[in-house]
Amino acid sequence: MKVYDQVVELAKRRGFFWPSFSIYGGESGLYDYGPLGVLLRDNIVKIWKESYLADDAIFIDTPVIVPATVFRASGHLDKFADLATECSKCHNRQKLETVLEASGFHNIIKTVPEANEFLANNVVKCIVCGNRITSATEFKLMFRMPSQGSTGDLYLRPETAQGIFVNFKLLNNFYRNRLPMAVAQLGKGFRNEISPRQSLIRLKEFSQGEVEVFVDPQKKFWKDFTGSHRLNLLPRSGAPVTAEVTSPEATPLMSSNSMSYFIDKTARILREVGINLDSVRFRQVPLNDLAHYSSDTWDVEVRIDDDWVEVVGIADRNDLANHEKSSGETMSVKMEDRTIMPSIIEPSYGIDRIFISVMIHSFRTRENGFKVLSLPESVAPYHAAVFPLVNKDGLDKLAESFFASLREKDPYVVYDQSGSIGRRYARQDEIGTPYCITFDSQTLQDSTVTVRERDSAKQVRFRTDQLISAGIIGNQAIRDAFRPSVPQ
RNA sequence: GCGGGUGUAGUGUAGGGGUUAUCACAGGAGCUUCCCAAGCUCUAGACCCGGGUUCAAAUCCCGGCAUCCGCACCA
Repeated sequence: MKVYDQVVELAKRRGFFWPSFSIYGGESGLYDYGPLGVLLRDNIVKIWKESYLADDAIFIDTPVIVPATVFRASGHLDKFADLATECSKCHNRQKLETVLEASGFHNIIKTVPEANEFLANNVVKCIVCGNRITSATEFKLMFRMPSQGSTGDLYLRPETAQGIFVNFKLLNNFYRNRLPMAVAQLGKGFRNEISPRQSLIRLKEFSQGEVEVFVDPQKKFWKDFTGSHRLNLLPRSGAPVTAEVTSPEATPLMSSNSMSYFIDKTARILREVGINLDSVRFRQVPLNDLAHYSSDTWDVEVRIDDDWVEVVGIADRNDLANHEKSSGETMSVKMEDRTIMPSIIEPSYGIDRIFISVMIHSFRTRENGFKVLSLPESVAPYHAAVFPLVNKDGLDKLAESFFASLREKDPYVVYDQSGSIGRRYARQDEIGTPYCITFDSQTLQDSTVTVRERDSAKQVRFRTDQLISAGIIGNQAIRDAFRPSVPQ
Protein backbone atom coordinates (compact mmCIF):
# COMPACT_ATOMS: atom_id res chain seq x y z
CA MET A 1 0.00 0.00 0.00
CA LYS A 2 1.26 3.43 -0.90
CA VAL A 3 2.39 5.72 1.90
CA TYR A 4 0.18 8.38 0.37
CA ASP A 5 -2.92 6.20 0.84
CA GLN A 6 -1.98 5.36 4.41
CA VAL A 7 -1.44 9.01 5.24
CA VAL A 8 -4.77 10.04 3.73
CA GLU A 9 -6.50 7.31 5.73
CA LEU A 10 -4.84 8.50 8.93
CA ALA A 11 -5.55 12.13 8.11
CA LYS A 12 -9.27 11.48 7.69
CA ARG A 13 -9.47 9.25 10.75
CA ARG A 14 -7.58 11.56 13.10
CA GLY A 15 -8.83 14.89 11.84
CA PHE A 16 -5.99 16.39 9.81
CA PHE A 17 -8.08 16.96 6.68
CA TRP A 18 -11.35 15.90 5.09
CA PRO A 19 -13.03 16.35 1.71
CA SER A 20 -15.19 19.48 1.94
CA PHE A 21 -19.01 19.53 1.94
CA SER A 22 -19.23 15.75 2.12
CA ILE A 23 -22.76 15.66 3.58
CA TYR A 24 -23.96 17.11 0.27
CA GLY A 25 -21.97 14.68 -1.84
CA GLY A 26 -18.73 16.65 -1.82
CA GLU A 27 -17.13 19.07 -4.23
CA SER A 28 -13.99 18.04 -6.02
CA GLY A 29 -10.80 19.97 -5.46
CA LEU A 30 -11.84 21.40 -2.11
CA TYR A 31 -10.61 20.16 1.27
CA ASP A 32 -11.12 21.15 4.89
CA TYR A 33 -8.31 21.24 7.41
CA GLY A 34 -9.47 19.46 10.55
CA PRO A 35 -8.58 20.32 14.16
CA LEU A 36 -5.11 18.77 14.03
CA GLY A 37 -4.47 19.89 10.45
CA VAL A 38 -5.00 23.51 11.40
CA LEU A 39 -2.41 23.21 14.16
CA LEU A 40 0.12 21.41 11.97
CA ARG A 41 -0.35 23.75 9.05
CA ASP A 42 -0.07 26.87 11.19
CA ASN A 43 3.17 25.56 12.68
CA ILE A 44 4.59 24.97 9.20
CA VAL A 45 3.52 28.46 8.12
CA LYS A 46 5.06 29.94 11.26
CA ILE A 47 8.44 28.45 10.40
CA TRP A 48 8.19 29.76 6.83
CA LYS A 49 7.15 33.19 8.02
CA GLU A 50 9.79 33.53 10.72
CA SER A 51 12.45 32.29 8.35
CA TYR A 52 11.68 35.13 5.94
CA LEU A 53 11.25 37.64 8.73
CA ALA A 54 14.74 36.71 9.83
CA ASP A 55 15.89 37.48 6.29
CA ASP A 56 14.49 41.01 6.53
CA ALA A 57 11.36 40.31 4.45
CA ILE A 58 8.31 42.52 4.88
CA PHE A 59 4.76 41.16 4.67
CA ILE A 60 1.55 42.29 3.04
CA ASP A 61 -1.98 40.93 2.69
CA THR A 62 -4.00 41.83 -0.42
CA PRO A 63 -7.48 40.86 -1.72
CA VAL A 64 -8.27 37.58 -3.44
CA ILE A 65 -10.73 39.41 -5.70
CA VAL A 66 -8.81 41.28 -8.36
CA PRO A 67 -9.90 43.47 -11.30
CA ALA A 68 -9.25 42.17 -14.79
CA THR A 69 -6.92 45.06 -15.60
CA VAL A 70 -4.30 43.53 -13.31
CA PHE A 71 -4.39 40.21 -15.11
CA ARG A 72 -4.47 41.87 -18.50
CA ALA A 73 -1.19 43.52 -17.58
CA SER A 74 0.32 40.37 -16.06
CA GLY A 75 -0.58 38.27 -19.08
CA HIS A 76 -2.76 35.83 -17.15
CA LEU A 77 -5.93 36.81 -18.96
CA ASP A 78 -4.42 35.68 -22.26
CA LYS A 79 -2.26 32.85 -21.09
CA PHE A 80 -4.62 31.32 -18.58
CA ALA A 81 -7.35 30.73 -21.11
CA ASP A 82 -6.58 27.78 -23.32
CA LEU A 83 -8.35 27.16 -26.56
CA ALA A 84 -9.20 23.49 -26.77
CA THR A 85 -10.84 21.07 -29.14
CA GLU A 86 -12.90 18.03 -28.45
CA CYS A 87 -13.24 15.32 -31.07
CA SER A 88 -16.91 14.61 -31.75
CA LYS A 89 -16.12 10.96 -32.44
CA CYS A 90 -13.61 9.78 -29.84
CA HIS A 91 -14.13 12.63 -27.36
CA ASN A 92 -10.46 13.18 -26.87
CA ARG A 93 -9.72 16.67 -25.71
CA GLN A 94 -6.61 18.46 -26.89
CA LYS A 95 -5.12 21.92 -26.88
CA LEU A 96 -6.02 23.66 -30.14
CA GLU A 97 -2.40 24.59 -30.70
CA THR A 98 -1.31 20.94 -30.49
CA VAL A 99 -3.98 19.80 -32.93
CA LEU A 100 -3.16 22.54 -35.43
CA GLU A 101 0.53 21.74 -35.38
CA ALA A 102 -0.14 18.05 -35.94
CA SER A 103 -2.10 18.97 -39.05
CA GLY A 104 0.70 21.19 -40.27
CA PHE A 105 -0.69 24.61 -39.31
CA HIS A 106 1.26 27.09 -37.29
CA ASN A 107 -1.30 29.87 -37.02
CA ILE A 108 -1.68 31.80 -33.82
CA ILE A 109 -5.36 31.90 -32.94
CA LYS A 110 -6.60 33.75 -29.90
CA THR A 111 -10.38 33.66 -29.87
CA VAL A 112 -13.11 31.05 -30.24
CA PRO A 113 -14.75 32.72 -33.31
CA GLU A 114 -11.36 32.95 -35.03
CA ALA A 115 -10.72 29.30 -34.29
CA ASN A 116 -14.12 28.16 -35.50
CA GLU A 117 -13.71 30.07 -38.73
CA PHE A 118 -10.29 28.57 -39.28
CA LEU A 119 -11.53 25.06 -38.57
CA ALA A 120 -14.42 25.54 -41.01
CA ASN A 121 -12.07 26.56 -43.81
CA ASN A 122 -9.24 24.13 -43.16
CA VAL A 123 -9.11 20.39 -42.62
CA VAL A 124 -7.79 19.74 -39.13
CA LYS A 125 -7.83 16.17 -37.86
CA CYS A 126 -8.06 14.62 -34.44
CA ILE A 127 -4.67 13.41 -33.28
CA VAL A 128 -6.15 10.24 -31.84
CA CYS A 129 -8.70 8.97 -34.36
CA GLY A 130 -8.23 11.18 -37.42
CA ASN A 131 -11.79 12.46 -37.42
CA ARG A 132 -12.20 16.04 -38.64
CA ILE A 133 -12.43 18.69 -35.97
CA THR A 134 -14.83 21.55 -36.59
CA SER A 135 -15.12 23.58 -33.43
CA ALA A 136 -13.12 24.90 -30.53
CA THR A 137 -13.99 25.81 -26.96
CA GLU A 138 -12.30 28.00 -24.43
CA PHE A 139 -11.11 26.70 -21.13
CA LYS A 140 -10.50 29.31 -18.49
CA LEU A 141 -8.14 28.52 -15.65
CA MET A 142 -9.19 31.58 -13.66
CA PHE A 143 -12.53 31.92 -11.87
CA ARG A 144 -14.44 34.98 -12.98
CA MET A 145 -16.77 36.65 -10.50
CA PRO A 146 -20.41 36.90 -11.55
CA SER A 147 -20.66 40.59 -10.76
CA GLN A 148 -18.60 43.40 -12.22
CA GLY A 149 -16.33 45.84 -10.47
CA SER A 150 -15.90 49.55 -11.15
CA THR A 151 -13.49 48.92 -14.01
CA GLY A 152 -14.97 45.73 -15.44
CA ASP A 153 -14.61 42.03 -14.76
CA LEU A 154 -13.37 40.70 -11.45
CA TYR A 155 -11.42 37.47 -11.03
CA LEU A 156 -10.28 35.30 -8.18
CA ARG A 157 -6.50 35.50 -8.22
CA PRO A 158 -4.60 32.48 -9.55
CA GLU A 159 -1.52 33.58 -7.59
CA THR A 160 -0.92 35.99 -4.75
CA ALA A 161 2.08 37.60 -6.42
CA GLN A 162 0.26 40.33 -8.36
CA GLY A 163 -0.93 41.86 -5.09
CA ILE A 164 2.71 42.54 -4.28
CA PHE A 165 3.71 43.82 -7.72
CA VAL A 166 0.91 46.36 -7.93
CA ASN A 167 1.94 47.71 -4.52
CA PHE A 168 5.62 47.87 -5.36
CA LYS A 169 5.95 51.64 -5.07
CA LEU A 170 4.19 51.80 -1.71
CA LEU A 171 6.19 48.89 -0.38
CA ASN A 172 9.50 50.22 -1.56
CA ASN A 173 8.68 53.62 -0.10
CA PHE A 174 7.88 51.90 3.20
CA TYR A 175 11.22 50.13 2.89
CA ARG A 176 12.86 53.54 2.44
CA ASN A 177 13.65 52.97 -1.23
CA ARG A 178 16.29 50.33 -0.60
CA LEU A 179 17.10 47.34 -2.75
CA PRO A 180 17.23 44.45 -2.58
CA MET A 181 13.82 44.12 -0.91
CA ALA A 182 11.89 40.96 -0.12
CA VAL A 183 8.10 41.08 0.23
CA ALA A 184 6.07 38.07 1.29
CA GLN A 185 2.38 37.24 1.26
CA LEU A 186 0.52 34.25 2.63
CA GLY A 187 -2.89 33.75 1.11
CA LYS A 188 -5.35 31.80 -0.97
CA GLY A 189 -5.10 31.32 -4.71
CA PHE A 190 -7.71 29.81 -7.03
CA ARG A 191 -7.40 27.80 -10.21
CA ASN A 192 -10.13 26.11 -12.13
CA GLU A 193 -8.35 22.78 -12.46
CA ILE A 194 -9.78 20.50 -15.09
CA SER A 195 -9.40 17.44 -12.95
CA PRO A 196 -8.34 18.07 -9.38
CA ARG A 197 -6.93 14.90 -7.84
CA GLN A 198 -5.00 13.49 -4.96
CA SER A 199 -6.55 15.43 -2.09
CA LEU A 200 -4.28 18.29 -1.08
CA ILE A 201 -1.99 17.98 -4.09
CA ARG A 202 -4.27 19.54 -6.72
CA LEU A 203 -6.82 21.90 -5.24
CA LYS A 204 -9.07 24.52 -6.76
CA GLU A 205 -8.50 26.70 -3.70
CA PHE A 206 -5.04 26.55 -2.19
CA SER A 207 -2.69 28.38 0.14
CA GLN A 208 0.46 29.96 -1.14
CA GLY A 209 3.34 31.60 0.57
CA GLU A 210 4.89 33.79 -2.08
CA VAL A 211 7.98 35.92 -1.71
CA GLU A 212 8.96 38.53 -4.26
CA VAL A 213 12.57 39.52 -4.01
CA PHE A 214 13.30 42.73 -5.89
CA VAL A 215 16.90 42.98 -7.00
CA ASP A 216 19.17 45.00 -9.24
CA PRO A 217 18.75 43.31 -12.67
CA GLN A 218 22.45 43.60 -13.46
CA LYS A 219 23.72 41.59 -10.50
CA LYS A 220 20.62 39.94 -9.05
CA PHE A 221 22.52 39.92 -5.80
CA TRP A 222 20.95 39.16 -2.41
CA LYS A 223 23.78 38.38 -0.02
CA ASP A 224 26.99 36.42 0.31
CA PHE A 225 26.51 33.02 1.86
CA THR A 226 27.70 29.42 1.91
CA GLY A 227 25.41 26.57 0.86
CA SER A 228 24.04 24.72 3.86
CA HIS A 229 23.09 21.33 2.43
CA ARG A 230 24.03 19.03 -0.38
CA LEU A 231 21.11 19.26 -2.80
CA ASN A 232 20.00 17.08 -5.69
CA LEU A 233 20.20 19.47 -8.63
CA LEU A 234 18.85 18.65 -12.09
CA PRO A 235 19.97 21.38 -14.48
CA ARG A 236 18.02 21.78 -17.72
CA SER A 237 21.08 20.69 -19.60
CA GLY A 238 23.93 18.54 -18.41
CA ALA A 239 24.25 15.89 -15.74
CA PRO A 240 22.56 15.94 -12.34
CA VAL A 241 24.73 17.19 -9.50
CA THR A 242 24.46 16.58 -5.79
CA ALA A 243 26.29 19.39 -4.05
CA GLU A 244 25.98 22.58 -2.02
CA VAL A 245 24.74 25.41 -4.22
CA THR A 246 27.92 27.40 -3.61
CA SER A 247 30.21 24.48 -4.45
CA PRO A 248 32.42 24.64 -7.57
CA GLU A 249 30.21 22.05 -9.32
CA ALA A 250 26.92 23.81 -8.63
CA THR A 251 27.83 27.48 -8.93
CA PRO A 252 27.95 27.49 -12.75
CA LEU A 253 24.38 26.11 -12.83
CA MET A 254 22.99 29.07 -10.91
CA SER A 255 21.84 32.07 -12.94
CA SER A 256 22.33 34.47 -10.03
CA ASN A 257 23.36 34.79 -6.43
CA SER A 258 19.70 35.38 -5.54
CA MET A 259 18.57 32.21 -7.28
CA SER A 260 21.13 30.07 -5.48
CA TYR A 261 20.49 31.78 -2.15
CA PHE A 262 16.76 31.13 -2.23
CA ILE A 263 17.19 27.58 -3.45
CA ASP A 264 19.37 26.95 -0.43
CA LYS A 265 17.02 28.81 1.89
CA THR A 266 14.10 26.74 0.62
CA ALA A 267 16.02 23.57 1.40
CA ARG A 268 16.62 24.79 4.95
CA ILE A 269 12.93 25.55 5.43
CA LEU A 270 11.78 22.22 4.01
CA ARG A 271 14.20 20.37 6.24
CA GLU A 272 13.11 22.29 9.30
CA VAL A 273 9.44 21.44 8.79
CA GLY A 274 10.23 17.75 8.47
CA ILE A 275 10.88 16.96 4.82
CA ASN A 276 13.76 14.62 4.06
CA LEU A 277 16.13 16.36 1.66
CA ASP A 278 17.30 13.03 0.28
CA SER A 279 13.82 12.77 -1.24
CA VAL A 280 13.83 16.28 -2.65
CA ARG A 281 15.16 17.39 -6.01
CA PHE A 282 15.66 20.81 -7.51
CA ARG A 283 14.77 20.68 -11.19
CA GLN A 284 15.50 23.50 -13.56
CA VAL A 285 12.47 23.82 -15.81
CA PRO A 286 13.18 23.30 -19.54
CA LEU A 287 12.97 26.51 -21.54
CA ASN A 288 9.87 25.48 -23.49
CA ASP A 289 7.98 24.60 -20.28
CA LEU A 290 8.53 27.94 -18.59
CA ALA A 291 5.50 29.97 -17.47
CA HIS A 292 4.75 33.01 -19.60
CA TYR A 293 6.21 35.36 -17.01
CA SER A 294 9.46 33.56 -16.27
CA SER A 295 12.92 33.44 -17.84
CA ASP A 296 14.33 30.83 -15.44
CA THR A 297 12.65 28.58 -12.89
CA TRP A 298 13.78 25.87 -10.51
CA ASP A 299 11.00 23.59 -9.33
CA VAL A 300 11.45 21.97 -5.95
CA GLU A 301 10.00 18.50 -6.06
CA VAL A 302 9.31 16.06 -3.24
CA ARG A 303 9.19 12.34 -3.71
CA ILE A 304 5.83 10.81 -2.80
CA ASP A 305 5.84 7.06 -3.41
CA ASP A 306 7.00 6.85 -7.05
CA ASP A 307 6.00 10.37 -8.06
CA TRP A 308 7.74 13.71 -7.82
CA VAL A 309 5.42 16.48 -6.68
CA GLU A 310 6.24 20.17 -7.14
CA VAL A 311 5.95 21.89 -3.77
CA VAL A 312 7.90 25.10 -4.41
CA GLY A 313 8.83 27.01 -7.56
CA ILE A 314 11.61 29.56 -7.62
CA ALA A 315 11.17 31.78 -10.65
CA ASP A 316 13.11 34.63 -12.16
CA ARG A 317 10.42 36.99 -13.39
CA ASN A 318 9.99 40.52 -14.61
CA ASP A 319 6.46 41.75 -13.94
CA LEU A 320 7.13 45.36 -12.99
CA ALA A 321 7.68 46.51 -16.56
CA ASN A 322 4.25 45.16 -17.54
CA HIS A 323 2.53 47.06 -14.76
CA GLU A 324 4.45 50.25 -15.51
CA LYS A 325 3.40 50.05 -19.15
CA SER A 326 -0.18 49.19 -18.33
CA SER A 327 -0.85 51.52 -15.41
CA GLY A 328 1.40 54.42 -16.34
CA GLU A 329 2.87 54.36 -12.84
CA THR A 330 6.64 54.45 -12.68
CA MET A 331 8.02 51.25 -11.19
CA SER A 332 11.69 51.99 -11.62
CA VAL A 333 14.00 52.83 -8.74
CA LYS A 334 16.70 55.46 -8.60
CA MET A 335 20.05 54.17 -7.49
CA GLU A 336 23.04 56.45 -6.84
CA ASP A 337 24.39 56.09 -10.34
CA ARG A 338 21.41 55.07 -12.48
CA THR A 339 17.72 54.21 -12.65
CA ILE A 340 16.73 50.56 -12.77
CA MET A 341 13.66 48.39 -13.20
CA PRO A 342 14.12 45.73 -10.52
CA SER A 343 14.21 42.06 -11.47
CA ILE A 344 12.26 39.67 -9.33
CA ILE A 345 13.30 36.36 -7.84
CA GLU A 346 10.17 34.61 -6.62
CA PRO A 347 10.22 31.61 -4.28
CA SER A 348 6.60 30.43 -4.26
CA TYR A 349 5.59 27.86 -1.65
CA GLY A 350 2.58 25.57 -2.06
CA ILE A 351 1.52 25.31 1.57
CA ASP A 352 -0.94 22.44 1.12
CA ARG A 353 1.55 20.35 -0.81
CA ILE A 354 4.25 21.02 1.75
CA PHE A 355 1.77 20.05 4.47
CA ILE A 356 1.01 16.64 2.98
CA SER A 357 4.70 16.10 2.15
CA VAL A 358 5.53 16.67 5.80
CA MET A 359 2.94 14.09 6.84
CA ILE A 360 4.19 11.59 4.27
CA HIS A 361 7.85 12.03 5.13
CA SER A 362 7.07 11.74 8.85
CA PHE A 363 4.92 8.65 8.53
CA ARG A 364 6.30 5.34 9.70
CA THR A 365 5.03 1.99 10.86
CA ARG A 366 6.41 0.23 13.92
CA GLU A 367 7.24 -3.46 13.82
CA ASN A 368 3.96 -4.19 15.62
CA GLY A 369 2.07 -2.39 12.86
CA PHE A 370 1.26 0.75 14.83
CA LYS A 371 1.63 4.03 13.02
CA VAL A 372 3.78 6.95 14.07
CA LEU A 373 4.06 10.48 12.72
CA SER A 374 7.63 11.42 13.52
CA LEU A 375 7.02 15.13 13.15
CA PRO A 376 9.66 17.62 14.28
CA GLU A 377 8.77 19.03 17.71
CA SER A 378 8.29 22.45 16.22
CA VAL A 379 5.48 21.44 13.86
CA ALA A 380 3.68 18.75 15.92
CA PRO A 381 0.04 19.74 16.67
CA TYR A 382 0.61 19.02 20.36
CA HIS A 383 3.90 19.27 22.21
CA ALA A 384 2.95 16.89 24.98
CA ALA A 385 0.17 14.73 26.38
CA VAL A 386 -0.46 14.21 30.09
CA PHE A 387 -1.82 10.93 31.50
CA PRO A 388 -2.53 9.44 34.90
CA LEU A 389 -1.31 5.82 34.67
CA VAL A 390 -4.51 4.72 36.42
CA ASN A 391 -7.55 6.69 37.45
CA LYS A 392 -7.27 6.13 41.17
CA ASP A 393 -5.13 6.84 44.25
CA GLY A 394 -5.51 10.52 43.40
CA LEU A 395 -3.25 10.20 40.38
CA ASP A 396 -5.94 11.59 38.12
CA LYS A 397 -6.45 14.66 40.32
CA LEU A 398 -2.72 15.23 40.51
CA ALA A 399 -2.26 14.86 36.77
CA GLU A 400 -5.15 17.19 36.07
CA SER A 401 -3.74 19.93 38.22
CA PHE A 402 -0.29 19.51 36.67
CA PHE A 403 -1.92 19.70 33.26
CA ALA A 404 -3.67 22.95 34.15
CA SER A 405 -0.35 24.50 35.16
CA LEU A 406 1.51 23.18 32.13
CA ARG A 407 -1.16 24.52 29.85
CA GLU A 408 -0.62 28.04 31.15
CA LYS A 409 3.00 27.71 30.10
CA ASP A 410 2.30 26.00 26.77
CA PRO A 411 -1.23 25.71 25.34
CA TYR A 412 -0.21 23.03 22.83
CA VAL A 413 -0.80 20.17 25.26
CA VAL A 414 -3.54 17.60 25.71
CA TYR A 415 -4.90 15.51 28.59
CA ASP A 416 -6.15 11.93 28.26
CA GLN A 417 -7.31 9.49 30.92
CA SER A 418 -9.35 7.17 28.74
CA GLY A 419 -8.34 3.64 27.84
CA SER A 420 -5.24 1.67 28.70
CA ILE A 421 -1.93 3.44 28.90
CA GLY A 422 -0.70 1.68 25.75
CA ARG A 423 -3.69 2.85 23.81
CA ARG A 424 -3.10 6.41 24.90
CA TYR A 425 0.55 6.27 23.81
CA ALA A 426 -0.55 4.86 20.47
CA ARG A 427 -3.08 7.66 19.96
CA GLN A 428 -0.43 10.29 20.51
CA ASP A 429 2.08 8.49 18.27
CA GLU A 430 -0.37 8.63 15.40
CA ILE A 431 -0.83 12.38 15.67
CA GLY A 432 2.85 13.05 16.19
CA THR A 433 2.93 14.23 19.81
CA PRO A 434 6.63 14.06 20.71
CA TYR A 435 6.27 13.56 24.49
CA CYS A 436 3.85 11.81 26.83
CA ILE A 437 3.97 12.62 30.52
CA THR A 438 2.65 9.91 32.82
CA PHE A 439 1.78 10.10 36.53
CA ASP A 440 2.38 6.83 38.43
CA SER A 441 2.69 5.64 42.02
CA GLN A 442 6.19 6.97 42.34
CA THR A 443 4.86 10.43 41.59
CA LEU A 444 3.05 10.32 44.94
CA GLN A 445 6.37 9.84 46.73
CA ASP A 446 8.82 12.12 44.95
CA SER A 447 6.85 14.33 42.54
CA THR A 448 8.55 12.87 39.50
CA VAL A 449 6.80 11.70 36.34
CA THR A 450 7.87 9.69 33.34
CA VAL A 451 8.43 11.47 30.06
CA ARG A 452 8.14 9.13 27.11
CA GLU A 453 9.71 10.12 23.83
CA ARG A 454 7.68 9.22 20.76
CA ASP A 455 10.24 7.81 18.32
CA SER A 456 12.25 5.72 20.76
CA ALA A 457 9.39 4.96 23.20
CA LYS A 458 11.99 5.44 25.94
CA GLN A 459 11.07 6.91 29.30
CA VAL A 460 13.00 9.16 31.65
CA ARG A 461 11.78 10.60 34.97
CA PHE A 462 11.59 14.34 35.53
CA ARG A 463 10.43 16.48 38.40
CA THR A 464 7.04 18.05 37.74
CA ASP A 465 8.22 21.51 38.82
CA GLN A 466 11.12 21.30 36.38
CA LEU A 467 8.72 20.54 33.53
CA ILE A 468 6.46 23.42 34.44
CA SER A 469 9.25 25.95 34.79
CA ALA A 470 11.24 24.93 31.70
CA GLY A 471 8.32 23.85 29.51
CA ILE A 472 8.46 20.92 27.13
CA ILE A 473 9.67 22.26 23.81
CA GLY A 474 13.13 23.68 24.14
CA ASN A 475 13.65 22.07 27.53
CA GLN A 476 17.35 21.26 27.43
CA ALA A 477 17.10 18.55 30.06
CA ILE A 478 14.56 16.67 27.97
CA ARG A 479 16.64 17.04 24.84
CA ASP A 480 19.73 15.77 26.64
CA ALA A 481 17.84 12.82 28.08
CA PHE A 482 16.69 11.52 24.73
CA ARG A 483 19.43 12.60 22.39
CA PRO A 484 20.08 11.36 19.80
CA SER A 485 16.60 9.96 19.31
CA VAL A 486 15.00 13.40 19.35
CA PRO A 487 14.48 14.45 15.75
CA GLN A 488 16.50 17.43 14.44
C1' G B 1 -13.09 16.73 -19.76
C1' C B 2 -13.06 11.44 -21.88
C1' G B 3 -12.86 5.91 -20.96
C1' G B 4 -13.00 2.11 -17.21
C1' G B 5 -13.53 0.61 -11.89
C1' U B 6 -15.65 1.73 -7.08
C1' G B 7 -19.33 4.10 -3.55
C1' U B 8 -22.35 0.05 3.13
C1' A B 9 -20.80 3.49 10.54
C1' G B 10 -14.95 7.63 12.08
C1' U B 11 -11.67 3.77 9.34
C1' G B 12 -11.36 -0.90 6.77
C1' U B 13 -14.97 -4.39 5.22
C1' A B 14 -19.17 -8.77 4.53
C1' G B 15 -23.63 -9.38 2.12
C1' G B 16 -26.89 -8.55 -2.12
C1' G B 17 -35.07 -7.75 -4.49
C1' G B 18 -38.45 -9.07 1.57
C1' U B 19 -32.51 -9.59 6.97
C1' U B 20 -33.07 -6.95 13.46
C1' A B 21 -27.67 -5.15 7.35
C1' U B 22 -21.90 -8.70 8.88
C1' C B 23 -17.31 -8.33 11.16
C1' A B 24 -12.98 -5.89 12.95
C1' C B 25 -10.56 -1.70 14.61
C1' A B 26 -11.39 3.23 16.25
C1' G B 27 -15.14 6.12 19.73
C1' G B 28 -18.18 6.97 24.57
C1' A B 29 -19.60 5.22 29.90
C1' G B 30 -18.06 1.91 33.65
C1' C B 31 -15.17 -2.23 35.95
C1' U B 32 -10.23 -3.90 35.97
C1' U B 33 -5.29 -2.41 35.19
C1' C B 34 1.57 0.53 37.89
C1' C B 35 3.64 1.47 31.40
C1' C B 36 2.87 0.60 25.32
C1' A B 37 -3.97 -0.33 20.78
C1' A B 38 -4.79 -6.34 26.84
C1' G B 39 -9.62 -8.20 29.29
C1' C B 40 -14.98 -7.79 30.82
C1' U B 41 -19.94 -5.13 30.76
C1' C B 42 -22.86 -1.52 28.59
C1' U B 43 -23.38 2.04 24.55
C1' A B 44 -23.75 5.09 20.09
C1' G B 45 -22.91 4.85 14.81
C1' A B 46 -23.85 3.24 7.89
C1' C B 47 -26.35 1.14 2.60
C1' C B 48 -23.67 8.72 -1.75
C1' C B 49 -28.01 11.61 -4.03
C1' G B 50 -32.30 11.66 -7.41
C1' G B 51 -35.52 9.15 -10.70
C1' G B 52 -37.35 4.42 -12.75
C1' U B 53 -38.82 -0.98 -12.63
C1' U B 54 -41.44 -3.81 -8.71
C1' C B 55 -46.48 -5.54 -4.10
C1' A B 56 -41.44 -4.56 -2.17
C1' A B 57 -34.87 -1.49 -3.98
C1' A B 58 -29.18 -0.92 0.12
C1' U B 59 -29.50 -4.82 -3.76
C1' C B 60 -31.73 -4.33 -10.66
C1' C B 61 -31.86 -0.07 -14.50
C1' C B 62 -30.96 5.25 -15.77
C1' G B 63 -29.01 10.01 -14.44
C1' G B 64 -26.10 13.01 -11.12
C1' C B 65 -22.20 13.60 -7.53
C1' A B 66 -17.76 11.85 -5.31
C1' U B 67 -13.48 8.89 -5.60
C1' C B 68 -9.62 5.62 -7.88
C1' C B 69 -6.76 4.09 -12.43
C1' G B 70 -5.45 5.45 -17.50
C1' C B 71 -5.51 9.63 -21.22
C1' A B 72 -5.53 14.81 -21.43
C1' C B 73 -4.62 19.16 -18.35
C1' C B 74 -1.32 21.13 -14.32
C1' A B 75 -0.14 28.25 -17.39
